[in-house]
Amino acid sequence: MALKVYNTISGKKEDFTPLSEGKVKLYVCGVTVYDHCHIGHARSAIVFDTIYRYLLSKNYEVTYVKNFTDIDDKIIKKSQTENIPWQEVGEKYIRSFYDDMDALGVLRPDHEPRATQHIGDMIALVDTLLKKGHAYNIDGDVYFSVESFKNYGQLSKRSLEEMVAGARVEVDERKRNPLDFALWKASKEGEPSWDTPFGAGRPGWHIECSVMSTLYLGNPFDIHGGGKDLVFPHHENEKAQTEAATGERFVNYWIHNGFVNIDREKMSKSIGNTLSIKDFLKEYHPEVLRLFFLSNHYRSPVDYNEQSIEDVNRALHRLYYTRQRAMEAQKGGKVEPRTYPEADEIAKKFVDAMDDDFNTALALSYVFELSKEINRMADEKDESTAGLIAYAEGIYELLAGTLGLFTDSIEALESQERIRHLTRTGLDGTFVEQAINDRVEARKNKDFKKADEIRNMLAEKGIMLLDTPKGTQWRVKHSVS
RNA sequence: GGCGGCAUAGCCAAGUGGUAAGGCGACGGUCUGCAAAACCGUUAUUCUCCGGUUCAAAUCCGGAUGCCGCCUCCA
Repeated sequence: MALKVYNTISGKKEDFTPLSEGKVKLYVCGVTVYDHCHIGHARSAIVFDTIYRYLLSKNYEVTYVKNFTDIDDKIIKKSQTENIPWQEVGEKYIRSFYDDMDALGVLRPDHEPRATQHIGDMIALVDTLLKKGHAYNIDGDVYFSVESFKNYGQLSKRSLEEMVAGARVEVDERKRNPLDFALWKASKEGEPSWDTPFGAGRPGWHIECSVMSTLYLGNPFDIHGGGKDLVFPHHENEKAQTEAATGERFVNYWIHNGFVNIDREKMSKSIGNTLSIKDFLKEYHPEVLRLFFLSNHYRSPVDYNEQSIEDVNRALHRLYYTRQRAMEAQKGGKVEPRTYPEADEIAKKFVDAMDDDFNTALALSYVFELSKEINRMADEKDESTAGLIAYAEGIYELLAGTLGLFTDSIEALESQERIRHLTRTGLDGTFVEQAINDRVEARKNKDFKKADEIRNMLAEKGIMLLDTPKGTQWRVKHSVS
């Protein structure tokens, strides 16, 4: 089966055919760097990271570009309220962005251009649009004329009439059409400014993506992605201004990911229910978030809530335990992998699922199926299965790796969880160790009453004890269940 | 007001014509001083409701109800 991709512009799943065989040009709208990223940004990043990884796994030669919008109204505002130069606002949040993305295991794109590095190209594009009559200059503000572009509304499937009728925008009387949008803004006193033939000022919101995408990928290019909210107006406008300037099609496949709600409510700054990536990572392993998003179809809205995250956290551990068991089953000598057809069959289904518009939820179900297969074989405790397990594990790692999972060991997963728990609760690690030692001693003396008391005492502090052959260990006992 | 989406077991969630993936939970078992963890097994004759098309529908059509998103900065 060939790769099928849901294209926003057609509203259908389409066979994916890149412009140049074996090569994919991918552009994803990055962030405007005026604040720390929240889990909505994380979803977009993880969705497209997964698409990127999958394309690579299919041996496509992918050129992946993700931009930083580092000049914008919100950045200027932040610089004013915090009284720091606007450039520093950008630098600060770009660093923050990288910290988050690296933690989440998001692969770096090939190019990560910043808007301010391409001001000259933006000026040239605005100039072209002016010369072609698609834009007009009013006192240094340059607007794109939506009526001059016949396909305006094609992406978001709206007509100009509908939009004007339903518009709740403040009408700027100077504009020819209320939907005309700024390509270039005249700068006010104290704002960043660049000199241009049409007046000193700064770029409008959409122009940077038109410039950077086509500059690094050519025009047209294959895939343009981003969050669903960007369909209108951002991508509609990007498309309009690019196609008006070039006279050619801009993008072949538009891919948009759904939103993140929190407790069934839209996550937004005004409601005050945003959850930053950094705050999330204080509580959970980054792969919990990844697995959570991949358990849902990328186009559907997803509801973030404590219960779901706990469920996913357990599921993630399950996958890791299986991996651990598989490794242990191969200990004690070199194991020659022996072809295990069931594993090949599962791998094939995994690919089919991913080929069907990146159905990660279905693909994951096959990873769990393979986990079960491996455990069944490991349960047999039969030396002869070691080769089969080795083979199955190879595939298991491959599939999970394609989804960006298994970047840690189970030991790291659990020790990080313990550290997070101690930090969160303010508990002293040595106190816990001491209590565990006391209990070990009590158990040796068959003083099970005391042993159970200690166990209960720790349980109240969210600590769960495990008496394993290797000794007593502890894990975090999650309250929600 | 205009446009669009969604409704599947206790919870989360795939599935767009061929007879309901997967995860969590629960229950049973193995293990254990007892537990826990881990693993295995079981867990929806049915897909919001009412009509219709079809040999066949969760899937298509019509209607009803409920929830949500976009149209304004937003991943």
